[in-house]
Amino acid sequence: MAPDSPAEESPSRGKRADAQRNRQTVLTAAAEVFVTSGVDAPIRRIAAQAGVGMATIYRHFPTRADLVTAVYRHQIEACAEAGPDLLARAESPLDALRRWIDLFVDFLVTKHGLADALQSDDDRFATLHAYFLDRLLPVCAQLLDAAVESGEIRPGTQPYELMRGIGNLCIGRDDDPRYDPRRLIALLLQGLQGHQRPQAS
Amino acid sequence: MAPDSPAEESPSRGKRADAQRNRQTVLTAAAEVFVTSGVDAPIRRIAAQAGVGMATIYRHFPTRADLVTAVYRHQIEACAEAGPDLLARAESPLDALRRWIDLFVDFLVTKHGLADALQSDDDRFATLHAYFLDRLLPVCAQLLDAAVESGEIRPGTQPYELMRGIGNLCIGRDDDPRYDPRRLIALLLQGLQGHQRPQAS
DNA sequence: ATATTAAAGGGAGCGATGCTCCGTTTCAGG
DNA sequence: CCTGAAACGGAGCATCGCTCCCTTTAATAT
Repeated sequence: MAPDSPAEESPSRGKRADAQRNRQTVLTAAAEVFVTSGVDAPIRRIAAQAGVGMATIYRHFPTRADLVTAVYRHQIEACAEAGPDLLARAESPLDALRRWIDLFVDFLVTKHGLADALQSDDDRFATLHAYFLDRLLPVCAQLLDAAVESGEIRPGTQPYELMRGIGNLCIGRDDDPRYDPRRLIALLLQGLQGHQRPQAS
Repeated sequence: MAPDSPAEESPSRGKRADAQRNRQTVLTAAAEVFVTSGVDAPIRRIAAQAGVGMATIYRHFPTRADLVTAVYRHQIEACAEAGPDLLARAESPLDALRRWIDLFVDFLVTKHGLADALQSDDDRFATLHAYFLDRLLPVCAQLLDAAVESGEIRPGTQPYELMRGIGNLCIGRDDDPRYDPRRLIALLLQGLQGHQRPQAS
Protein backbone atom coordinates (compact mmCIF):
# COMPACT_ATOMS: atom_id res chain seq x y z
CA MET A 1 0.00 0.00 0.00
CA ALA A 2 1.30 3.42 -0.91
CA PRO A 3 2.07 5.64 2.07
CA ASP A 4 -0.12 8.42 0.78
CA SER A 5 -3.78 7.52 0.91
CA PRO A 6 -5.88 9.24 -1.69
CA ALA A 7 -8.64 10.87 0.25
CA GLU A 8 -8.35 12.49 3.65
CA GLU A 9 -5.87 10.33 5.45
CA SER A 10 -3.68 13.29 6.35
CA PRO A 11 -5.03 16.65 5.25
CA SER A 12 -1.82 18.31 6.31
CA ARG A 13 0.14 16.72 3.50
CA GLY A 14 2.08 19.34 1.57
CA LYS A 15 1.10 22.10 3.96
CA ARG A 16 3.49 24.31 5.77
CA ALA A 17 5.52 22.83 8.56
CA ASP A 18 4.02 24.95 11.33
CA ALA A 19 0.55 24.07 10.09
CA GLN A 20 1.25 20.37 10.36
CA ARG A 21 2.78 20.88 13.78
CA ASN A 22 -0.21 22.84 15.01
CA ARG A 23 -2.59 20.29 13.60
CA GLN A 24 -0.95 17.64 15.72
CA THR A 25 -0.83 19.87 18.77
CA VAL A 26 -4.54 20.59 18.47
CA LEU A 27 -5.31 16.92 18.00
CA THR A 28 -3.53 15.84 21.16
CA ALA A 29 -4.93 18.76 23.12
CA ALA A 30 -8.44 17.91 21.97
CA ALA A 31 -7.95 14.28 22.93
CA GLU A 32 -6.95 15.32 26.44
CA VAL A 33 -9.82 17.75 26.86
CA PHE A 34 -12.34 15.27 25.48
CA VAL A 35 -11.39 12.81 28.19
CA THR A 36 -12.06 15.26 30.98
CA SER A 37 -14.81 17.45 29.57
CA GLY A 38 -16.42 15.36 26.86
CA VAL A 39 -16.65 15.99 23.16
CA ASP A 40 -18.80 19.02 23.91
CA ALA A 41 -15.91 20.87 25.48
CA PRO A 42 -15.67 24.54 24.52
CA ILE A 43 -13.37 25.20 21.60
CA ARG A 44 -11.78 27.94 23.66
CA ARG A 45 -10.65 25.40 26.22
CA ILE A 46 -9.12 23.18 23.60
CA ALA A 47 -7.41 26.18 22.05
CA ALA A 48 -6.03 27.18 25.42
CA GLN A 49 -4.87 23.66 26.13
CA ALA A 50 -3.12 23.58 22.79
CA GLY A 51 -1.76 27.07 23.21
CA VAL A 52 -3.17 28.27 19.91
CA GLY A 53 -5.90 30.61 18.82
CA MET A 54 -9.42 29.45 18.16
CA ALA A 55 -9.20 30.32 14.50
CA THR A 56 -6.38 27.83 14.12
CA ILE A 57 -8.65 25.04 15.27
CA TYR A 58 -11.49 26.16 13.04
CA ARG A 59 -9.11 26.41 10.12
CA HIS A 60 -7.90 22.85 10.53
CA PHE A 61 -11.26 21.42 11.58
CA PRO A 62 -14.11 23.53 10.22
CA THR A 63 -16.75 21.74 12.25
CA ARG A 64 -16.67 20.09 15.62
CA ALA A 65 -17.45 16.82 13.96
CA ASP A 66 -14.25 17.07 11.92
CA LEU A 67 -12.24 17.46 15.09
CA VAL A 68 -13.93 14.60 16.87
CA THR A 69 -13.59 12.43 13.79
CA ALA A 70 -9.89 13.19 13.51
CA VAL A 71 -9.28 12.44 17.18
CA TYR A 72 -10.99 9.06 17.07
CA ARG A 73 -10.24 8.14 13.47
CA HIS A 74 -7.83 5.38 14.36
CA GLN A 75 -10.17 3.72 16.80
CA ILE A 76 -13.09 3.91 14.43
CA GLU A 77 -10.94 2.45 11.71
CA ALA A 78 -9.82 -0.33 13.99
CA CYS A 79 -13.42 -1.13 14.83
CA ALA A 80 -14.35 -1.22 11.18
CA GLU A 81 -11.47 -3.48 10.30
CA ALA A 82 -12.20 -5.83 13.17
CA GLY A 83 -15.48 -6.82 11.54
CA PRO A 84 -14.27 -9.10 8.76
CA ASP A 85 -11.57 -10.33 11.09
CA LEU A 86 -14.06 -11.50 13.66
CA LEU A 87 -16.25 -13.04 11.03
CA ALA A 88 -13.32 -15.18 9.99
CA ARG A 89 -12.17 -16.15 13.44
CA ALA A 90 -15.27 -16.40 15.60
CA GLU A 91 -17.12 -19.62 16.22
CA SER A 92 -20.17 -18.43 14.36
CA PRO A 93 -21.47 -15.33 12.60
CA LEU A 94 -23.64 -14.52 15.58
CA ASP A 95 -20.67 -14.83 17.85
CA ALA A 96 -18.75 -12.49 15.56
CA LEU A 97 -21.59 -10.00 15.61
CA ARG A 98 -21.71 -10.15 19.39
CA ARG A 99 -18.00 -9.56 19.73
CA TRP A 100 -18.05 -6.73 17.23
CA ILE A 101 -20.89 -5.01 19.05
CA ASP A 102 -18.87 -5.41 22.23
CA LEU A 103 -16.00 -3.58 20.59
CA PHE A 104 -18.29 -0.86 19.37
CA VAL A 105 -19.91 -0.41 22.77
CA ASP A 106 -16.57 -0.37 24.54
CA PHE A 107 -15.48 2.37 22.21
CA LEU A 108 -18.60 4.43 22.76
CA VAL A 109 -18.90 4.20 26.52
CA THR A 110 -15.32 5.21 27.14
CA LYS A 111 -15.77 8.53 25.32
CA HIS A 112 -17.77 10.95 27.37
CA GLY A 113 -20.74 12.18 25.44
CA LEU A 114 -19.71 10.64 22.14
CA ALA A 115 -22.81 8.48 21.86
CA ASP A 116 -24.89 11.49 22.82
CA ALA A 117 -23.30 13.56 20.10
CA LEU A 118 -23.77 10.84 17.51
CA GLN A 119 -27.54 10.91 17.81
CA SER A 120 -27.84 14.56 18.70
CA ASP A 121 -29.96 16.63 16.38
CA ASP A 122 -27.31 19.30 16.72
CA ASP A 123 -26.25 20.23 13.21
CA ARG A 124 -22.65 20.50 14.30
CA PHE A 125 -22.55 16.74 14.67
CA ALA A 126 -24.30 15.83 11.45
CA THR A 127 -21.10 14.87 9.65
CA LEU A 128 -19.95 12.86 12.66
CA HIS A 129 -23.07 10.77 12.40
CA ALA A 130 -22.46 10.43 8.69
CA TYR A 131 -18.87 9.36 9.17
CA PHE A 132 -19.72 6.65 11.64
CA LEU A 133 -22.38 5.39 9.33
CA ASP A 134 -20.22 5.41 6.23
CA ARG A 135 -17.48 3.56 7.98
CA LEU A 136 -19.27 1.13 10.25
CA LEU A 137 -22.62 0.49 8.64
CA PRO A 138 -21.24 -1.79 5.91
CA VAL A 139 -19.36 -3.77 8.51
CA CYS A 140 -22.45 -4.17 10.64
CA ALA A 141 -24.47 -5.12 7.60
CA GLN A 142 -22.00 -7.79 6.66
CA LEU A 143 -22.03 -9.33 10.12
CA LEU A 144 -25.78 -9.10 10.32
CA ASP A 145 -26.28 -10.71 6.94
CA ALA A 146 -23.91 -13.49 7.83
CA ALA A 147 -25.78 -14.21 11.04
CA VAL A 148 -29.07 -14.24 9.19
CA GLU A 149 -27.59 -16.46 6.52
CA SER A 150 -26.41 -18.93 9.11
CA GLY A 151 -29.91 -19.03 10.54
CA GLU A 152 -28.83 -17.81 13.94
CA ILE A 153 -30.98 -14.70 13.92
CA ARG A 154 -34.22 -13.76 12.28
CA PRO A 155 -34.13 -11.71 9.10
CA GLY A 156 -35.76 -8.33 8.68
CA THR A 157 -33.63 -6.15 10.93
CA GLN A 158 -31.96 -3.26 9.16
CA PRO A 159 -28.31 -2.56 9.97
CA TYR A 160 -28.95 1.14 10.37
CA GLU A 161 -31.67 0.55 12.89
CA LEU A 162 -29.53 -1.87 14.86
CA MET A 163 -26.51 0.41 14.94
CA ARG A 164 -28.49 3.44 15.91
CA GLY A 165 -30.27 1.46 18.56
CA ILE A 166 -27.01 0.30 20.04
CA GLY A 167 -25.64 3.81 19.91
CA ASN A 168 -28.74 5.14 21.59
CA LEU A 169 -28.52 2.61 24.37
CA CYS A 170 -25.02 3.89 25.14
CA ILE A 171 -26.22 7.44 25.69
CA GLY A 172 -26.08 9.06 29.08
CA ARG A 173 -24.04 9.15 32.23
CA ASP A 174 -21.87 6.09 32.45
CA ASP A 175 -21.37 6.26 36.20
CA ASP A 176 -24.76 4.85 37.09
CA PRO A 177 -24.41 1.29 38.36
CA ARG A 178 -28.12 0.73 37.77
CA TYR A 179 -27.71 1.06 34.03
CA ASP A 180 -25.45 -1.07 31.91
CA PRO A 181 -26.14 -0.72 28.18
CA ARG A 182 -24.53 -4.10 27.60
CA ARG A 183 -27.29 -5.92 29.41
CA LEU A 184 -29.96 -4.34 27.24
CA ILE A 185 -27.96 -4.95 24.10
CA ALA A 186 -27.65 -8.58 25.09
CA LEU A 187 -31.42 -8.61 25.46
CA LEU A 188 -31.75 -7.08 22.02
CA LEU A 189 -29.57 -9.78 20.54
CA GLN A 190 -31.59 -12.37 22.37
CA GLY A 191 -34.65 -10.89 20.72
CA LEU A 192 -32.94 -11.06 17.36
CA GLN A 193 -32.52 -14.76 17.80
CA GLY A 194 -36.27 -14.95 18.06
CA HIS A 195 -37.75 -18.30 18.95
CA GLN A 196 -35.67 -20.17 16.44
CA ARG A 197 -33.91 -23.22 17.69
CA PRO A 198 -30.46 -24.23 16.49
CA GLN A 199 -31.80 -25.14 13.10
CA ALA A 200 -29.82 -27.56 11.00
CA SER A 201 -29.14 -25.77 7.74
CA MET B 1 -60.70 12.54 46.84
CA ALA B 2 -60.50 16.20 47.75
CA PRO B 3 -60.04 18.54 44.80
CA ASP B 4 -56.93 20.06 46.29
CA SER B 5 -54.02 17.68 46.24
CA PRO B 6 -51.59 18.17 49.07
CA ALA B 7 -48.25 18.52 47.37
CA GLU B 8 -47.62 20.38 44.17
CA GLU B 9 -50.76 19.88 42.15
CA SER B 10 -51.23 23.57 41.62
CA PRO B 11 -48.48 25.74 43.05
CA SER B 12 -50.47 28.85 42.19
CA ARG B 13 -53.11 28.16 44.81
CA GLY B 14 -53.63 31.15 47.02
CA LYS B 15 -51.33 33.34 44.98
CA ARG B 16 -52.29 36.63 43.45
CA ALA B 17 -54.67 36.59 40.53
CA ASP B 18 -52.21 38.02 37.99
CA ALA B 19 -49.67 35.45 39.09
CA GLN B 20 -52.06 32.59 38.41
CA ARG B 21 -53.01 34.11 35.08
CA ASN B 22 -49.40 34.50 34.02
CA ARG B 23 -48.60 31.01 35.14
CA GLN B 24 -51.23 29.69 32.76
CA THR B 25 -50.12 32.00 29.97
CA VAL B 26 -46.55 30.81 30.29
CA LEU B 27 -47.66 27.20 30.37
CA THR B 28 -49.62 27.43 27.13
CA ALA B 29 -46.90 29.48 25.47
CA ALA B 30 -44.29 26.93 26.49
CA ALA B 31 -46.42 24.11 25.16
CA GLU B 32 -46.66 25.82 21.79
CA VAL B 33 -42.97 26.61 21.59
CA PHE B 34 -42.01 23.10 22.69
CA VAL B 35 -43.92 21.69 19.75
CA THR B 36 -42.05 23.78 17.21
CA SER B 37 -38.64 24.20 18.79
CA GLY B 38 -38.35 21.33 21.24
CA VAL B 39 -37.97 21.41 24.99
CA ASP B 40 -34.59 23.06 24.54
CA ALA B 41 -36.16 26.22 23.20
CA PRO B 42 -34.63 29.45 24.54
CA ILE B 43 -36.45 30.84 27.54
CA ARG B 44 -36.42 34.19 25.79
CA ARG B 45 -38.53 32.80 23.01
CA ILE B 46 -41.07 31.35 25.39
CA ALA B 47 -41.19 34.62 27.27
CA ALA B 48 -41.77 36.48 24.02
CA GLN B 49 -44.46 34.06 22.96
CA ALA B 50 -46.17 34.52 26.31
CA GLY B 51 -45.65 38.26 26.27
CA VAL B 52 -43.97 38.29 29.66
CA GLY B 53 -40.48 38.91 30.95
CA MET B 54 -37.99 36.13 31.45
CA ALA B 55 -37.93 36.64 35.19
CA THR B 56 -41.61 35.81 35.33
CA ILE B 57 -40.93 32.39 33.88
CA TYR B 58 -38.01 31.79 36.18
CA ARG B 59 -40.08 32.84 39.17
CA HIS B 60 -42.82 30.35 38.37
CA PHE B 61 -40.52 27.61 37.13
CA PRO B 62 -37.07 27.95 38.67
CA THR B 63 -35.53 25.32 36.43
CA ARG B 64 -36.26 24.26 32.92
CA ALA B 65 -37.22 20.86 34.22
CA ASP B 66 -39.98 22.43 36.31
CA LEU B 67 -41.45 24.05 33.24
CA VAL B 68 -41.28 20.90 31.16
CA THR B 69 -42.74 18.89 34.00
CA ALA B 70 -45.62 21.31 34.41
CA VAL B 71 -46.37 21.32 30.69
CA TYR B 72 -46.52 17.55 30.44
CA ARG B 73 -47.76 16.77 33.92
CA HIS B 74 -51.19 15.61 32.81
CA GLN B 75 -49.86 13.29 30.18
CA ILE B 76 -47.28 11.80 32.50
CA GLU B 77 -49.95 11.32 35.09
CA ALA B 78 -52.22 9.66 32.55
CA CYS B 79 -49.42 7.31 31.58
CA ALA B 80 -48.78 6.43 35.20
CA GLU B 81 -52.42 5.77 35.90
CA ALA B 82 -52.83 3.66 32.79
CA GLY B 83 -50.49 1.05 34.23
CA PRO B 84 -52.77 -0.61 36.80
CA ASP B 85 -55.65 -0.13 34.41
CA LEU B 86 -53.95 -2.09 31.67
CA LEU B 87 -52.89 -4.76 34.09
CA ALA B 88 -56.50 -5.28 34.98
CA ARG B 89 -57.87 -5.22 31.47
CA ALA B 90 -55.23 -6.72 29.23
CA GLU B 91 -55.15 -10.35 28.24
CA SER B 92 -51.98 -11.00 30.15
CA PRO B 93 -49.40 -9.12 32.19
CA LEU B 94 -47.00 -9.19 29.25
CA ASP B 95 -49.70 -7.78 27.03
CA ALA B 96 -50.29 -5.04 29.59
CA LEU B 97 -46.58 -4.27 29.72
CA ARG B 98 -46.45 -4.08 25.95
CA ARG B 99 -49.37 -1.72 25.75
CA TRP B 100 -48.04 0.44 28.53
CA ILE B 101 -44.68 0.74 26.83
CA ASP B 102 -46.53 1.70 23.67
CA LEU B 103 -48.19 4.51 25.55
CA PHE B 104 -44.90 5.64 27.00
CA VAL B 105 -43.17 5.58 23.63
CA ASP B 106 -46.02 7.42 21.95
CA PHE B 107 -45.68 10.10 24.57
CA LEU B 108 -41.93 10.42 24.16
CA VAL B 109 -41.67 10.44 20.39
CA THR B 110 -44.29 13.13 19.95
CA LYS B 111 -42.33 15.60 22.08
CA HIS B 112 -39.33 16.91 20.25
CA GLY B 113 -36.21 16.35 22.23
CA LEU B 114 -37.96 15.21 25.37
CA ALA B 115 -36.31 11.81 25.36
CA ASP B 116 -33.01 13.52 24.68
CA ALA B 117 -33.47 15.81 27.64
CA LEU B 118 -34.45 12.95 29.91
CA GLN B 119 -31.11 11.23 29.55
CA SER B 120 -29.06 14.34 29.06
CA ASP B 121 -26.27 14.88 31.52
CA ASP B 122 -27.29 18.52 31.54
CA ASP B 123 -27.87 19.47 35.15
CA ARG B 124 -30.86 21.57 34.16
CA PHE B 125 -32.75 18.39 33.40
CA ALA B 126 -31.79 16.42 36.48
CA THR B 127 -35.09 16.96 38.24
CA LEU B 128 -36.97 16.09 35.05
CA HIS B 129 -35.26 12.73 35.03
CA ALA B 130 -36.10 12.36 38.69
CA TYR B 131 -39.74 13.23 38.19
CA PHE B 132 -40.24 10.71 35.42
CA LEU B 133 -38.59 8.08 37.53
CA ASP B 134 -40.57 8.83 40.66
CA ARG B 135 -43.83 8.72 38.81
CA LEU B 136 -43.35 5.99 36.24
CA LEU B 137 -40.79 3.64 37.70
CA PRO B 138 -43.18 2.07 40.22
CA VAL B 139 -45.72 1.52 37.47
CA CYS B 140 -43.16 -0.11 35.24
CA ALA B 141 -41.94 -2.23 38.12
CA GLN B 142 -45.44 -3.45 38.85
CA LEU B 143 -46.05 -4.43 35.25
CA LEU B 144 -42.65 -6.05 34.97
CA ASP B 145 -43.11 -8.02 38.16
CA ALA B 146 -46.52 -9.20 37.05
CA ALA B 147 -45.15 -10.40 33.74
CA VAL B 148 -42.34 -12.21 35.50
CA GLU B 149 -44.78 -13.67 37.96
CA SER B 150 -46.95 -15.01 35.15
CA GLY B 151 -43.88 -16.64 33.67
CA GLU B 152 -44.14 -14.74 30.42
CA ILE B 153 -40.76 -13.08 30.70
CA ARG B 154 -37.52 -13.99 32.35
CA PRO B 155 -36.69 -12.49 35.72
CA GLY B 156 -33.63 -10.39 36.42
CA THR B 157 -34.34 -7.25 34.49
CA GLN B 158 -34.45 -4.12 36.58
CA PRO B 159 -37.27 -1.65 35.93
CA TYR B 160 -34.89 1.30 35.90
CA GLU B 161 -32.73 -0.28 33.27
CA LEU B 162 -35.71 -1.14 31.09
CA MET B 163 -37.24 2.31 31.33
CA ARG B 164 -34.00 4.08 30.62
CA GLY B 165 -33.33 1.75 27.74
CA ILE B 166 -36.71 2.48 26.24
CA GLY B 167 -36.20 6.17 26.76
CA ASN B 168 -32.79 6.00 25.16
CA LEU B 169 -34.14 4.20 22.13
CA CYS B 170 -36.54 7.07 21.59
CA ILE B 171 -33.75 9.64 21.38
CA GLY B 172 -32.98 11.47 18.19
CA ARG B 173 -34.63 12.81 15.09
CA ASP B 174 -38.01 11.26 14.64
CA ASP B 175 -38.27 12.05 10.95
CA ASP B 176 -35.99 9.24 9.80
CA PRO B 177 -38.01 6.47 8.20
CA ARG B 178 -35.06 4.11 8.64
CA TYR B 179 -35.36 4.24 12.39
CA ASP B 180 -38.42 3.27 14.36
CA PRO B 181 -37.74 2.83 18.06
CA ARG B 182 -40.82 0.65 18.36
CA ARG B 183 -39.25 -2.09 16.30
CA LEU B 184 -36.21 -2.25 18.54
CA ILE B 185 -38.32 -2.13 21.65
CA ALA B 186 -40.34 -5.02 20.30
CA LEU B 187 -37.06 -6.83 19.83
CA LEU B 188 -36.11 -6.01 23.39
CA LEU B 189 -39.38 -7.46 24.65
CA GLN B 190 -38.82 -10.49 22.51
CA GLY B 191 -35.49 -10.87 24.24
CA LEU B 192 -37.15 -10.54 27.60
CA GLN B 193 -39.30 -13.51 26.77
CA GLY B 194 -36.12 -15.46 26.56
CA HIS B 195 -36.33 -18.86 24.96
CA GLN B 196 -39.85 -19.47 26.11
CA ARG B 197 -42.27 -20.22 23.32
CA PRO B 198 -44.75 -17.51 22.32
CA GLN B 199 -47.91 -18.71 23.98
CA ALA B 200 -49.33 -22.18 24.29
CA SER B 201 -52.49 -21.29 26.15
C1' DA C 1 -62.31 55.78 47.68
C1' DT C 2 -57.64 56.11 48.93
C1' DA C 3 -53.44 54.73 50.87
C1' DT C 4 -50.20 51.08 51.97
C1' DT C 5 -47.33 47.31 51.16
C1' DA C 6 -45.78 43.16 49.66
C1' DA C 7 -45.95 40.33 45.75
C1' DA C 8 -45.29 40.09 40.89
C1' DG C 9 -43.47 41.85 36.68
C1' DG C 10 -40.09 43.37 33.16
C1' DG C 11 -35.89 43.78 31.03
C1' DA C 12 -31.13 45.40 31.21
C1' DG C 13 -26.91 43.23 32.29
C1' DC C 14 -23.24 39.73 33.16
C1' DG C 15 -20.80 35.62 31.95
C1' DA C 16 -20.18 31.82 28.80
C1' DT C 17 -19.90 29.99 24.21
C1' DG C 18 -19.98 29.47 18.99
C1' DC C 19 -18.09 31.25 15.16
C1' DT C 20 -15.89 35.01 12.05
C1' DC C 21 -13.08 38.78 10.47
C1' DC C 22 -8.92 41.08 9.88
C1' DG C 23 -4.48 42.88 11.10
C1' DT C 24 -0.04 40.53 12.26
C1' DT C 25 3.42 36.99 12.15
C1' DT C 26 5.98 33.36 10.09
C1' DC C 27 7.40 30.09 6.77
C1' DA C 28 9.42 28.88 2.23
C1' DG C 29 11.29 29.74 -2.16
C1' DG C 30 13.93 32.95 -5.06
C1' DC D 1 17.93 38.60 2.51
C1' DC D 2 13.36 39.63 0.56
C1' DT D 3 8.93 38.97 -0.47
C1' DG D 4 4.37 36.98 -0.93
C1' DA D 5 1.31 33.87 0.60
C1' DA D 6 -0.09 30.91 4.13
C1' DA D 7 -1.00 30.53 8.88
C1' DC D 8 -1.91 32.62 13.17
C1' DG D 9 -4.25 34.94 17.08
C1' DG D 10 -7.63 37.15 19.41
C1' DA D 11 -10.92 40.83 19.34
C1' DG D 12 -15.67 41.10 18.18
C1' DC D 13 -20.49 39.93 17.31
C1' DA D 14 -24.44 37.10 18.21
C1' DT D 15 -27.00 33.90 21.20
C1' DC D 16 -28.36 32.03 25.47
C1' DG D 17 -28.78 31.06 30.57
C1' DC D 18 -29.64 33.24 34.58
C1' DT D 19 -29.82 37.27 38.03
C1' DC D 20 -30.54 41.76 39.93
C1' DC D 21 -33.04 45.71 40.69
C1' DC D 22 -36.36 49.05 39.80
C1' DT D 23 -41.29 49.55 38.49
C1' DT D 24 -46.00 48.11 38.42
C1' DT D 25 -49.98 46.13 40.39
C1' DA D 26 -53.13 43.62 43.18
C1' DA D 27 -54.96 42.73 47.72
C1' DT D 28 -55.92 44.81 52.07
C1' DA D 29 -56.44 48.26 55.62
C1' DT D 30 -58.25 52.83 56.76
